[in-house]
Amino acid sequence: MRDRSSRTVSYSVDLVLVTAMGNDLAVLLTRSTGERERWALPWRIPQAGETLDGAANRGAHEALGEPPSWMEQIGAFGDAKRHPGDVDISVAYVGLVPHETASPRAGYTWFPITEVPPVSPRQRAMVEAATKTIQARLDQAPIAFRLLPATFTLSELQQMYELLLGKRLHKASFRRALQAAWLVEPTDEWRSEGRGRPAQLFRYLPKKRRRAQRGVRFDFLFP
Amino acid sequence: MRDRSSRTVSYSVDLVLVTAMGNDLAVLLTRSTGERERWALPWRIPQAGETLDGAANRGAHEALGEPPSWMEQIGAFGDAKRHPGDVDISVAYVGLVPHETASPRAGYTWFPITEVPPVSPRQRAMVEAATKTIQARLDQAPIAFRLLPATFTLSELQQMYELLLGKRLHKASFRRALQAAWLVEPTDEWRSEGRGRPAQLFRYLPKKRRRAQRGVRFDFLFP
DNA sequence: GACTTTAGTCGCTAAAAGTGACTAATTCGC
DNA sequence: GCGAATTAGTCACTTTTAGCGACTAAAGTC
Repeated sequence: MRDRSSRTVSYSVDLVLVTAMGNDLAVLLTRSTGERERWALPWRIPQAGETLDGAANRGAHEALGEPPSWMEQIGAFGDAKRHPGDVDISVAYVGLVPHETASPRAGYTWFPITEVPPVSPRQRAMVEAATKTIQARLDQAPIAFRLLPATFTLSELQQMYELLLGKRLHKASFRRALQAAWLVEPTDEWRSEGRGRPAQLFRYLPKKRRRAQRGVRFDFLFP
Repeated sequence: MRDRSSRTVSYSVDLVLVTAMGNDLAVLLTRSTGERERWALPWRIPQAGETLDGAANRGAHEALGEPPSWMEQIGAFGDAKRHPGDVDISVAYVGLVPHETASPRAGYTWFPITEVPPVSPRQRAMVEAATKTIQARLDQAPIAFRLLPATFTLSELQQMYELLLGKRLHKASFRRALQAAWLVEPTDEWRSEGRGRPAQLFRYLPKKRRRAQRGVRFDFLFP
């Protein structure tokens, strides 16, 4: 086996845990043990025999008391940027949690993603990469649902997409696309939210369907 | 500084260098120094002070004699799967090269991606992740052009997209979309390829344009 | 009970994508 | 030399999809 007992460990697993708080995304931070930095992303040193995914899940569970509803590796970060653990490289994960059910353990706090306090440059880069990953995954996986509770109104779902996309959507178009995708199922519950007509609650329940066969899309922006 | 002199190093940078060879993608492999595995992806141990991207670029340059036309980190791989360098984790990169200009150094060979000989399980996973990354980047970045020489016919471009997407495209639709995207510019050269009408050569030259503002797309396949 | 607010739907229009047929320019066989 | 075959490039029509405003529905407010 390897020498893991020395003070200098080679790599860490860092977590960008994200939730939707009000009209903003929020990131979970914890007090840093180092001196220079006050706040830091949660991070762990993988134990002997532990996989990267395993260490990420363990860290997330320890920070939140529950596993994230979705998690994915972002990549490895190194490049001489400092890390609170003084490790060579750090493997970052992004995880999503619905805000309603997420009650962080003591010492962990949600920060609006636009107001993240100074963290180490390496972790700063991870937060930026995480938002990019979330945006990129939006039309590849049903991650918007992972930020919502088990049942939700269609307006809440649309607001979540608007938050993630950073732009307004037209109600009728949004619902037409949603209908065509067979992703949600109505429940028999309704929610009355102050004034206005009560909204029906839906749950995420994808049904089998073919992938829409679309042609090539050249709608990327070249750098 | 760290102790890097011991035989056991902590991490490597591995390269999935891809080109288009005929009607298939091909991956660059080299003879493995280990005993069990015969072939391996090119990999490097980052030198002191070298960034991950830097090590990847160095490795690619050493293997190909030129830098890839596009490269991106795929992620970190560990998880107890064996690696020829016996490192804890490996950071994988995918890189693209046009086949015409790519002449690998001695000891490196292109293998059709469907006929990759047995490599270490960890590197096997990297090759699979690389193909997924290429597919995913297709409509986010102009990577198809990175597999073609500087000038090309529109039929060649379409064939490249068909290869990457794994399906046939309709000629008129493809060209209509391409026209709308302002991505290519005609040269005044034509190429006569045996029989048939000669084709005009184009070059990749994106012009400024707005991103097509499309709505939400729910056309992912849920797992 | 009129007004406001939010939910949900309808139908028209505009834009985009699928498709087959057409013209153009070359090589090949004879 | 000339017609068939082959590949390039374009056109026009149809179908699908998205944008958008206006409409009805059901609640609270005053």
